[in-house]
Order: sequence, then C-alpha cells, then structure tokens
Amino acid sequence: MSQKKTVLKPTEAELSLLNILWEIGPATVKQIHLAVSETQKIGYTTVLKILQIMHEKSLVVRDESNRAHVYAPADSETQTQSSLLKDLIHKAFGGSTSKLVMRAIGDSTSKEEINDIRAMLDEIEKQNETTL
Amino acid sequence: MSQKKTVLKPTEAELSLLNILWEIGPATVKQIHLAVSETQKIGYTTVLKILQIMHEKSLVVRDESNRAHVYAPADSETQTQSSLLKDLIHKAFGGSTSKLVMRAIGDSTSKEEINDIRAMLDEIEKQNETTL
DNA sequence: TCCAAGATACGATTGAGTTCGTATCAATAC
DNA sequence: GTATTGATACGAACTCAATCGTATCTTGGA
Repeated sequence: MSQKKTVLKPTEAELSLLNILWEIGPATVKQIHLAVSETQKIGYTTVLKILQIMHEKSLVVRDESNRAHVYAPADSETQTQSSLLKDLIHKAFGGSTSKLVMRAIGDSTSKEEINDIRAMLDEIEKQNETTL
Repeated sequence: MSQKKTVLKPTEAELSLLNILWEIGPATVKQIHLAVSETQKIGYTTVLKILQIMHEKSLVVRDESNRAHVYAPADSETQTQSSLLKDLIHKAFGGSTSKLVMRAIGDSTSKEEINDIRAMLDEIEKQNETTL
C-alpha cells in the first residue's frame, strides 16, 4: 500500500483543462477559461470549480500568492499519457502493450505516421544495443 | 449526422463483462456471473442489470428464445478496441496516433514486444506497396 | 393443478462528475 | 472610507454509473 495513488486518472473535463495547461503553461482561471472557450461553451465558474476539485485531488498545484490563483499541472503530460495508456491496456487489451500498438497501427492509414513509428523503433533498438 | 452513434463507449463495468463475452462467447447471465466472479466480487442481479442496460444501449444483443436469455457482444473486440483507442488519441494525444504509439513503445521495456511491432510494421508496408 | 426453483424486471440508494447561480471576499480608485 | 470591480468559495441541481434487495414471472415436475 503506497501513499501515492500512482497519479490518479483525470476525468474527461479535467483532462481538457490539463491539455490547456500543458500547452500554455501555468495560468489563471481567466486565462484557462478563455483558452478552453475557443473549443467548448463552458461557464467561468464551471472551470473554476473543476480546477478547485483538481486541486483537492492534487491533479494541479496552485500559487495563491496573488489574488488570481495560478494553476499548473501536478504531473507532466507524458506521465499522464502513460497512466491513461496503462489503464486502457489493462482494461481493453488484456494487459498487452503490443496488442494496443498493433491495433493503433492497424487503424492508422497515414504512411508518415508509420515512418515516424519505425524511426522510433530504430531509436529504441540502438539504445538497447549500447546498453548490452 | 448519422443514425449510428459510431459504437458508443462502454463504461468500466460494461467493458469487464464484454471482455468475458469475447472470451467465452454468447452466454447466459449465470455463466457470465460465474466467470466474472473469478476476479471480482459482484452480485448476480448487478450483472443482470448491467447486461440489461447494455442491451438498451445496444452494446449487446440477446436471444430471448429460451427462459435464460443469451447475451452476445454487439460489436467485435477489435471494433471496440479501435473505438476506445480513437477516443484516447483524441482526448489525450492531440489526435496523433503516432504520439500514442510512441508513448506506448517508450513505456514498454520488452524486446519481444518491440519485435512484434516491427513485424507488424513490415506487414503494413508490404501491404501498401502492393496496393500502389 | 399447483408449487418450488430459477430466471428476469423493477426500483431505490449511493456516489461521482458536471454545471452554474449566488454569496462572499478583497483590492483599487474615487 | 466607501463603492465598484473582479476574484474565489459555496452549495444546489441534474445526470449517469454501479450496486443490490425485492417483486414478479415462468415452467417443469409432483
């Protein structure tokens, strides 16, 4: 039993705010509301409330030294992505990462994306050889 | 606006029942409850209720010709996986499949899995060449 | 026929997530 | 100092997911 709940899973609404924070960096409610309003219709106090809840859950940290609090993600985008991936792999792919990857690749039609992935694979293998 | 809601996203509890149905094939509530009970403590009527809700949502089909209804998944495991992946890619990876794949690969330490993936990539590329 | 067993259907409860209106608080400008 | 502005805090409403207890229905056999 560890005290850290590994990085708990953000909800849908929370994730959409985190995406903004990762993009624009630490921000006030006003700034976040402005940014999120470009793609969704949502009230100011709704954004505020969600951020307060995220703060309780430690999904964000906040700087209260100024009147308008400044919020920042508690975890990096990468950490959160990994956490969400792990969850999905467990829930829908029988725990197999390669199954998930193969399904994702199979669904993807873009040749560019496939090249990107292959390059990544080369990187990893090179890494492994030097480590041996 | 299409009439098909693309294959709507199953909830956590629903997904765990779907996993069982994909594994053992069409089954009665009794069988499903038995199977799911091996890994979770859950009441019979809870399983029944979830199945009924899934039926309303058209996540499963059911054969009512016998007294004990027989449930089967409405969508294949592959379709559902693709749907869940698409959702995650959209919500947490800025719509980029390759970002998701790279994150998944980056997190995976197994050399075998990497080889599996590379083989899959080769398959896809071969496929593409013959299609040109 | 009628009842017991085994199945489904129904309804209530609890908790979480999302939304927003209103209240309150603080700082600034007059 | 007080009113206005702009921020946070609070709390209520609504929806949906999950759980299960109880009621109801059906059917095969005594």
